[in-house]
Amino acid sequence: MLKYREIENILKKRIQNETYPAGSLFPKQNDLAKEFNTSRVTIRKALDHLIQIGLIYPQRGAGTFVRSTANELSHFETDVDQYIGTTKLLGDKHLVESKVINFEIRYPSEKEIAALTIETGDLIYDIKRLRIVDHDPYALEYTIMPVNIIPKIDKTILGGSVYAYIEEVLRQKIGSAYRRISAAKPTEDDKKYLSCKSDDPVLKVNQIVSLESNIPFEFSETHHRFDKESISVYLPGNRR
Amino acid sequence: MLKYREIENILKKRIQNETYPAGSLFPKQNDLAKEFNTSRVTIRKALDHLIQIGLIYPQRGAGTFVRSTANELSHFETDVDQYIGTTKLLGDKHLVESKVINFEIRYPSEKEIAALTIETGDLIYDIKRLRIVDHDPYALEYTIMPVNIIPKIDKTILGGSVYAYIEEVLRQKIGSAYRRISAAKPTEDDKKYLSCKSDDPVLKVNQIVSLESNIPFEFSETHHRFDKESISVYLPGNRR
DNA sequence: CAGTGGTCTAGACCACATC
DNA sequence: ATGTGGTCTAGACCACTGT
Repeated sequence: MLKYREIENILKKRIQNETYPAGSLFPKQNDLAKEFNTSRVTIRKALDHLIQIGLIYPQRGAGTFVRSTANELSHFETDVDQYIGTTKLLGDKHLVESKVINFEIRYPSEKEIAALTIETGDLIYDIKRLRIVDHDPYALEYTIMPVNIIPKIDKTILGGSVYAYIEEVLRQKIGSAYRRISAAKPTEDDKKYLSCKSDDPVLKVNQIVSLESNIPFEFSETHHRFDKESISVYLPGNRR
Repeated sequence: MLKYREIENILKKRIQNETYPAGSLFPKQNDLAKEFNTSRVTIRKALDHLIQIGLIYPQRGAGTFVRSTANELSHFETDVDQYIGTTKLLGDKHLVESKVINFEIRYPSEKEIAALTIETGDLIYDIKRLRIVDHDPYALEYTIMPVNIIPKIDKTILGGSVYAYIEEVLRQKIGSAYRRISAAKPTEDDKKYLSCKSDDPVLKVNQIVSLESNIPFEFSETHHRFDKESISVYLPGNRR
């Protein structure tokens, strides 16, 4: 375990524990350096991410403070896989199921070749899944993945978490993601599977997800019921 | 000007210039340190933000590379004020106008007191504006701001850019923002001002924006026509 | 003024990828 | 084996805030 990541996690727990209550003064960087027996540079690196996700904010000259909204924000993790994997995001407190509506292997279109930076002859999976949370339809996913990058996908894996398969079986780490969020009218599929009425909007998320090695592996579109999902984004101003 | 910020800007320009073409090997950290006559730590700090916005990606052992999508991404700046200010975001290439539909000063509700962390007796502006881009309705904004933090707002300012007023006249810098994005059915106002039909969804953005000094100054809800706006988010995986 | 966070240095060692 | 990026150190000085 990296030292700065370890310290970051300990400090995060202390904020959640209210060892450092919301709104209070956070320990000085020099004190933390002493406590963890490290240099101030390492402490600063540990604080970087806590600042970025808005749990604490530094005020030059004055000190560092715990944000008053720290407890509301602390659930909202910034690790990419938590944004991305439905199972991981909801699996603790809810029953997450997947119903595979369609699953085939085919050659990619021009658009798909460009999005996944693959070759014309490379096969892809074409998957349509309904995600079900606590027995209610939650989201409809259309996903394309290259066969040679994510081998041996089958209906059993699709019934659970593809992300868990990638991380635990293939031993690959999820890297970055690029998302585009919009609102749309419901499609026939949305009406059928998400029980949308004709005037119920859907929240549409198009994304390209890459492995840590920067190889794109997922090109997908997800439709969420408008009354079941919203997306939070924190835009930090103080980049350091 | 800060050294690392200066280097960051120079490197960014070189990527846009294609001095470092998309997909190519980016200079080594040690070479950059020599070129800019600084330490590697400072170079790393300059690279941090370029990595975060996805222009380059480091591969340990191999080197750092310019992302193949660098040119598509370079327009999409990550400074918070560019995410937030419609005028700044679109003003270069488009005609941005504002029609003030409602403007009053009143006492805040419980919810507004909590969101802006103000006192019961503090007055707020209550603003409803239609943003018009190239003569077409673009978005409907409901904004609350504390009078004592953003003084002397009037209809002239509201006809233009509030963010420009804050930065140029009040000499305050925009800090962080917290946004929640969702889809919704159109309201009566949406139908009236955005010309939405009954089954046209809207993209709804609720946000709290703070100054650099961490004082919240805007609590707003914006309705976008579903066919005119989508929101992009880049989720970097490699946080360092 | 003292104390805080912000920037910067000039090294060192490690993990990893390529050869 | 070499060279890359990733982590870490033990200092230093500056900018800013509070009193």
